[in-house]
Order: sequence, then C-alpha cells, then structure tokens
Amino acid sequence: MVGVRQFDEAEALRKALTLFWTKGFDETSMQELASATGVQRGSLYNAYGDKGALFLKVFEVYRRDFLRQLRASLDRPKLHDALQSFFDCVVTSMTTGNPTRGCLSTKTAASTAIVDESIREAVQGLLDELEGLLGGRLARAQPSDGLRLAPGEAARLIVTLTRGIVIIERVYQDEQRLRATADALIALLLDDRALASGGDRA
Amino acid sequence: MVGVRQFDEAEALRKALTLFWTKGFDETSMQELASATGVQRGSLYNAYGDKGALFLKVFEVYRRDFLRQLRASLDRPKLHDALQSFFDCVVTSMTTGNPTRGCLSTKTAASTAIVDESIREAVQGLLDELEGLLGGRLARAQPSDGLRLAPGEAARLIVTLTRGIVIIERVYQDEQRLRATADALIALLLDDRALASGGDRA
DNA sequence: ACCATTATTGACATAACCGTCAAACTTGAC
DNA sequence: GTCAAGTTTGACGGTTATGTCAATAATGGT
Repeated sequence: MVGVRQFDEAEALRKALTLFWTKGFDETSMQELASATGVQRGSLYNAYGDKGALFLKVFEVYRRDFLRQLRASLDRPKLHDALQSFFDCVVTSMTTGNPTRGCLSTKTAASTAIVDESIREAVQGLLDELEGLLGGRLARAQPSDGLRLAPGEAARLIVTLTRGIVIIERVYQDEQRLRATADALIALLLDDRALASGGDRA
Repeated sequence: MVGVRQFDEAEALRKALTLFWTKGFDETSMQELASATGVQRGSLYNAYGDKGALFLKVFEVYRRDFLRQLRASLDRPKLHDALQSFFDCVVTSMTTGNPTRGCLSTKTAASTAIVDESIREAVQGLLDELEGLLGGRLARAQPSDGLRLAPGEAARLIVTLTRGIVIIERVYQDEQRLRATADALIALLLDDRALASGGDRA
C-alpha cells in the first residue's frame, strides 16, 4: 500500500451519518459533510466518487446499527414484551437529539433521493431486513401470545406503522403519542385473554 | 381596485400544487414554479412574499380537496365499507401520476421544511382534521360493526398507518401491498363475527 | 381623459452548490 | 534514500438558487 488514506474512515462515516440523519440527503451539502468530518471536499470526492456513493456507504453503517439494536430488542420470551421493546427502540432512536433527528430511511424515502435506484434499493433492503426480523420473531409466537394475524402479514403491518410513527413524530413532536399508538397496535394484534392465560406464574 | 392581478390565481395555485406535490417543497425552485404557472418569478414574489408563503397558499388548496374526498369516502353505512373506501381513496391519491406523486403532507413532514413553524402547523392542521373526520365516523359505529378500539384511539392509529403506507409506496411502488396492509389493519380493527351478524339482509 | 395604485418585468446582487483538476504531499515498498 | 502510487489541497468553472428593485405597464375610480 503506497498512497494511504489520511483520515479515519469509520469516524468520518459516523460524523457524516449524524449530518445526513439530521438534515436528510438532499439538504446536506458536500461542504457541510467536509466541515463535519474534517475531510476536505476534494478528498471525499476522491474517496467516494460523489454524494450518492458516500451516502450509500454511510447508510450501510446506519443499517447495521439500526438492525442490530432492533434484533436485540425482539429477543424476549413473551411476544407482547418483544413488540413493546421493539417499538420502544424505534421511538427512542427517532426522538434522540435536539431537535430530534427522526428516521434516516424515512426521510430518504420521502425525498426525491428515492428516485435514484441504488438509494431506493438500499432503503428497501433495510425495510426488507426489518420485516424479516419481525417475521422471524412473530413466527415463533406461542399460542399463549394470542397473535391474531399471520406472521408475515403482521410483520408488514408493524413495519408500515413504524414508518407512520416517524412522520407523526415530525409533525407533533409528542413522544407519548407515538408510544400510545404503538400500544394500540400491539393491543389489536395480540389477544389479551390468551396473553393472560400464558402469564409468568404458570 | 386599481392594480389588478393579471393571472388566474386559482389556476396558478393548482399548477403550483402539482409541482410541489411531485417534487416536494425543498426541491421545487421558484423558477420552476414560474415556468409551470406561467407567472414570472417577480410576480410570484410580489403576490406571495416568498416560497414559504406561496407554499402555504398552495397547501390550503391541497388540504381542502384532500379532506373533501376523504370525507365523502367515509360516508357509508357499514364501517367496514367506510374504512375500505377511505384507504382506497388514500392509496389512489398517492399512486396517481407517473411517476406516482405520493403524498404532499408526508413529503413535507419528512423534509427540513417542517422546522418552519407555520408549515409545521399547516401539516398538523391537516392531520388533525383527518383524525377528526375518522373519529367522527368511528364514533357512529354500530355494535354490529365490531369496532375493537375506542374511536379516538382507532382514528389516530389509522391516520398513523396512512402515513406509513405513503412511505412504503415510495420504497416498494406496489399498490397491491398497500391495499393488503390497509386490509390487515381493518381486519384487526373490526371483529368479523360482529360484522357477519350485522349483514345487509337483516 | 386622467391619475393613483398596483402588478409585471427583466436585470441585478449574492450566495450556494457540484464536480474537476493540476500541483503538492505522504507513505510503504524496495 | 528513492520511487511509484494514491491522497490531499485549494482553486476554478459552471450552474442554480433566493430575494430585491427600478422601470414599465395595466387598470378602475373619478
């Protein structure tokens, strides 16, 4: 290796992620990315080609972290707890920061950046994995969990609702409301009587 | 009246709406608005002040139309039919156009335009009215409709899901999937047995 | 017919953006 | 220590954006 990268790529990508997450793809300029990362614009172009390619690198970091957290959140014996913990994780992630940062994939999906096929595929990939994560957990539901929908259908419904929750957060900035909406879906999704009969004392 | 507006304001606002709807607030320039409406940039500034104020005017047109359609869609005797017709209306609206135009309020909510307080209030106003519309219809539910949630809670859940559906549309561009997700929520929300016992032959 | 008032027009000022590039620099390999 | 290869740098060019303004045009009231 002769010409070696001068900046810490992992750190730079993290800082770029913070910026993209806060402002969205379109509204983030290369100049801002350069300032935030401490890497000059020219170097960024040299290293990644263009803003879209840099974004895909950053999005990969985001995707990995996001899914890792949610995977862990679902790892609870009772489905009710797993779903509550899942939504808690989602809500906490989007309400972090001041002003709250929201959700990067949702901001991206709603912006014109989504017409770029490679970006669309990246976002879709994340949502597909998210759906798979949920589907896997839901498929392991016990009769006592009282799941009232096929796992696949339920997974898609949950993924879709999380996207909606993100938008509601942007407009109302009321974390309590988000959690209440999540609870409402969980209540509909799981039969309470079945849940009670599968209590922790049995 | 001495100096009178030369252009047809209603028509100009409609054309501006099409543009904002397609591209979103941030990505739409005053030059594009001028070209689309046939009104010169300077005139737009003179008439509305700045892009934000013009957007609010346009958003008002959007809001009126959107809510009028949805109000009509909910006017059906059986709640199940009303909700299906409601979601059909929402999905049809966002999948219109080529490429599909999506949802203006959601695009706006997800963009940085939402930090502008007057724009945030406009979007919130629309969602509040939407929630009120649904809440009103749900409050008139019959026992035979089998509504499994308090009307207010159900209304918020539905509003939130519609926002999520918009995002899913952007990513997957699969109208069928949107309708299936809507049907899944309706199925959860309404008790089928109650529905059957309240059939149209009684 | 005139005039006051407003709308329209096109140019101007300013700033931001993206992407490129030649020159200078840095570094590991030999 | 020298060299080849890749990186960094700062400047350049071209494009696009917002908002302003003085000059011009249009109109309803009188």
